[in-house]
Amino acid sequence: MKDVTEKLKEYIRRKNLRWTGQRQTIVEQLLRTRQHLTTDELFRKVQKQDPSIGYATVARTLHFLVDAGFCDQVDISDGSMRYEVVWGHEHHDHLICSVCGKFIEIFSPELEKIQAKLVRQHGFIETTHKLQIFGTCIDCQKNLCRTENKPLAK
Amino acid sequence: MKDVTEKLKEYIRRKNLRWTGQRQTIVEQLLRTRQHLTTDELFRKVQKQDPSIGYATVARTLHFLVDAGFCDQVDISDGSMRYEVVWGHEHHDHLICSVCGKFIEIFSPELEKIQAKLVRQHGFIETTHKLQIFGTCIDCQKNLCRTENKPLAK
DNA sequence: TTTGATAATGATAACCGTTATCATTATTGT
DNA sequence: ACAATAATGATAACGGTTATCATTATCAAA
Repeated sequence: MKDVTEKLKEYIRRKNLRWTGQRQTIVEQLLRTRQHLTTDELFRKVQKQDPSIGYATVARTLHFLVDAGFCDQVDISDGSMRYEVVWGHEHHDHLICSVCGKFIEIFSPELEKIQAKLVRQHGFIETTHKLQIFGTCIDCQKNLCRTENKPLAK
Repeated sequence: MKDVTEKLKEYIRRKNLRWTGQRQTIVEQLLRTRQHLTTDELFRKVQKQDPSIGYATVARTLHFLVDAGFCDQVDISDGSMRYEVVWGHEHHDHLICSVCGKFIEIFSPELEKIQAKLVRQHGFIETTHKLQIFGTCIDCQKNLCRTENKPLAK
């Protein structure tokens, strides 16, 4: 946490931006909460800590955090963008449950290697990739699912 | 083409829906054109063949075609959904050029096998998956790119 | 062929997540 | 403390998608 703030302040100095209490609050809430929040979900949590912070500030701060490399934007085509913290986390792909909306993070060096090979074969220069596998998670198959995530649209 | 129409009519009979001239026109334009069209792009092409067809009909027909399994919805987070014909095409993933917007279709049985293994390991039941690799295509690296696709936003 | 039930259409309003605007406030280097 | 200007909050605007609704067209059954 301390390092996170420090690293962000460093980025801010480099870019001639400014560190504010709002940004502090928003980052705290992001770190305190489950991943893959929408702007609106984060806004509600931020409001509980400081009701004076507006929606636009949360949205802008998320953009700022993506630019800084602190967050990733995840689009699972459910109507709005989601954000997850990447600092301190390995790269990973997602299993996404269409019943409960849960994200399961997966990583396979094997997979990454084959992807890299395909990219090379096409003379492509990769910047990012995303692999999303949709289906039903093991808990939902057994009707044991307890997540509070909203199910995905449709 | 003849089979496509027949297969769609079969689906329509099963579901107690109705085959219309508009649907015929829209399917013709979809088959006649490069893949990965947005609703608006398809609407413009349809209008040239029959200016009386409305935007809503194109949008609804695309949903219908997705439900029928004729089309896939592709979301590359550029602001609007795109649609590609799947009947008569193998499953594939995408290399997407961030400079010219070009889609390169890739398929690797090796990759699919590893994905299936990961899914199995998590007790997940997969319905679909999408792998998108973003970067710069070989033509754009050489400034030789001639595609007319709009570059992606941002 | 005619008919009746109802699916489909076209025009457009509504919706919703995101972004832009703008006057005001707060931060930061000097 | 000051000046330059980045950031904020409220809200309007934007753009893609979906809903509404009166009208038309389809198609199975008579």
